[in-house]
Amino acid sequence: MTNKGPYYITTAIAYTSGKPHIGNSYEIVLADAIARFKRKEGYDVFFQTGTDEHGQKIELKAAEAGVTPKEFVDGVAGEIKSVCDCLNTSYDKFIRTTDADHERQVQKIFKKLYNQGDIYKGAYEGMYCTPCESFWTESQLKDGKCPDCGREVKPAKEEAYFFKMSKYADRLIEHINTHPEFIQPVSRKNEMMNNFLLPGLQDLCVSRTSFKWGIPVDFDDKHVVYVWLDALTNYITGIGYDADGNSTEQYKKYWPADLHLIGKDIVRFHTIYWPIFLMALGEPLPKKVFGHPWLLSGDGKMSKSLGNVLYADDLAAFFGVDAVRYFMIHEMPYENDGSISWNLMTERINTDLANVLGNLVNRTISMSNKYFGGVVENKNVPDDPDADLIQVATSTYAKVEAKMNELRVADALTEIFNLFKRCNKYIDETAPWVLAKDEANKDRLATVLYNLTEGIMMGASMLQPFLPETADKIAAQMNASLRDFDTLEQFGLYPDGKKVTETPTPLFARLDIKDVLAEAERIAAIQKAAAAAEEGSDGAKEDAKDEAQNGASDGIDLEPKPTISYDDFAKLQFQVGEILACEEVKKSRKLLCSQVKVGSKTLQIVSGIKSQYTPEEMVGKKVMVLTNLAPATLAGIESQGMLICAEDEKGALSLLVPENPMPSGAEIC
RNA sequence: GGCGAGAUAGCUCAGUUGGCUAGAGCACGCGGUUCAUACCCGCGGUGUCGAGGGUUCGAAUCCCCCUCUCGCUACCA
Repeated sequence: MTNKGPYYITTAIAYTSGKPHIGNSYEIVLADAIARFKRKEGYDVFFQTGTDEHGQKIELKAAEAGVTPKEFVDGVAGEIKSVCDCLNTSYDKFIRTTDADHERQVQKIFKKLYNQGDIYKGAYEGMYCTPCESFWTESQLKDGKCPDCGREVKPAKEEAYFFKMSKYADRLIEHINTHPEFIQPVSRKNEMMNNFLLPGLQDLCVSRTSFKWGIPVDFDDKHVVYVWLDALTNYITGIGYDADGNSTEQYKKYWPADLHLIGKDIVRFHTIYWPIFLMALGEPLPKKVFGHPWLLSGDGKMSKSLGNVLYADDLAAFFGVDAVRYFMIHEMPYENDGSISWNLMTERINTDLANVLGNLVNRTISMSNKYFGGVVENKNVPDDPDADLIQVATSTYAKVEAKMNELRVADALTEIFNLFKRCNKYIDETAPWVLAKDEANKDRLATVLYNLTEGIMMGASMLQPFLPETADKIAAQMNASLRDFDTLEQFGLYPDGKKVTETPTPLFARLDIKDVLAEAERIAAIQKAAAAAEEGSDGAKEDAKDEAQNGASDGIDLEPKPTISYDDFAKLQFQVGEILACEEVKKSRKLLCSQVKVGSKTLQIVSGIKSQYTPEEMVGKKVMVLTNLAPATLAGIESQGMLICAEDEKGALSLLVPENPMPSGAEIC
């Protein structure tokens, strides 16, 4: 096999906020299939995965668990790694963002960008809106005032570091336009261009002072490095990048990456911020970023309290590793989300793995044993059906390779199974049991079984990157080696006269749906018990990674705001308001416009609660209203106050209402 | 609201630059077969190709308009 050169593939690094469920494990399997395929094609592959371990959310979770952040992430990183391992993935490096060498490089990168002027310190002077707790850039101000509330803004009280995104925007737009393959699928490219690049990029705040669990800025240790600058750089630090110009040979060999495999939710970070960071560092950009769809639960939202969270290790223990790998790869189309459930898994395993593949191997070996004592010999007695079988067998590899090059991994797998289906048909066409009845047909029968064995071995060889254990099992039962990819256009390389196993064992057992559902019940019971035991936890924990900065978590802890005086509090006027009328704001997806009676006055108030309340159910409610808020215009409509709501970490809202009847206008104090 | 994608058989989807009686897999029904894990093989669709209009000899495919779904994004005072 000739060396086709280096190929560097990465997954996103997993956020260590908790054990990953099946939807989070899809990516590593997909990446593994591609990495193994490329290796067999002759590429010198480096496959990196790992964990992203910093951020406020981790800090909070660790505090909740009563351990240090490091202890917390050590535990979760171990779980994540063991899930990767139980799926038989062949990563070359598992990087952790708490690795000392990574942290050191991030600090050096930050400093380098600062020294060359791409990162600058605090440009907030005169642009902090105290009531809104928001910083604004000069261009965002409206008439010199806060664009949100219209009030005066004051000089900044906090410093922060910013990255000059806009400086590189034109170069990035140019790159994306001249490299149509850079962002996959292409629909994502339009989203990035239309929503971010063409309207103009804003400078990005790349440091935080509100929490400590991060990589300190070494020349200003009040600040920690923004998690995305920390996380994204894993792709280069993991293979030996050095900001001082002493990068390793490994880095020089593998960078730029051939493929960043990521979820569709983080395309923005990988196709805008990451390329711009690289441009600033003077490094080449990755060749391709593929934002894959999600594998979602077909049984609705996963939650521990419902007991329906699917974990790769549970599934692998019950169905077998390759069954789970097969399902994940097969069920995921290219652009739309796939779905998984116990029922769907059972159906796929029975139909494809047990019936088509397992049974094919089993019946073929059984016949070799029955008619020839297990010896497979090519007696070269051809007949009509042979040509088509051979044609399909020898042309499959080209089809598979083409699909893989397009990252149509599910389609590639389907092509391989088409060969197995062709083999089943061949048995029917040649009817070996009929040939066996007449001694005169013995050589023809031998030829048929040889052709079948060969066809199966060719298919198994292609299957190896996807279902490595199964491919090895087939090879072992056939007593031969899996084929190199550069021999897959030749038919007839199965060693003549080999003896297959005397005791073929089924590759995949057919499953009874009743047994499967019993297992699902068993796991659900365990999960429910664990959820109940977990004190004070009543919500899902697998929040999206970018919520890490929001301080969202179970039993919700918020980032504390500064203590205020009673005088400050007394400035706010809260009153009971009665909703007289309410209608949707047509131009908006989230807004409702209410007429609220407060004492003798009626205020028009716009609120972002359309997702939770219909206009009909709003009418008649007595609610808590902030009545002395400066008017603002929302979606073209003036809003003269604010309805007070509670909000959970998922964004569900609840209006606050007085416990006992109170007249409209009553003071809330 | 802005930008984008989509609407094809019960389900999941293919349908390249307009040209065949509009296809595949699953499910379902019937038939065949018995080497094999009750498996495999064959056969079976009267689908208004979302609605309407237009261009054309000819449109699922191009244009206009409508309805609905989805993605990203904005508004959440």
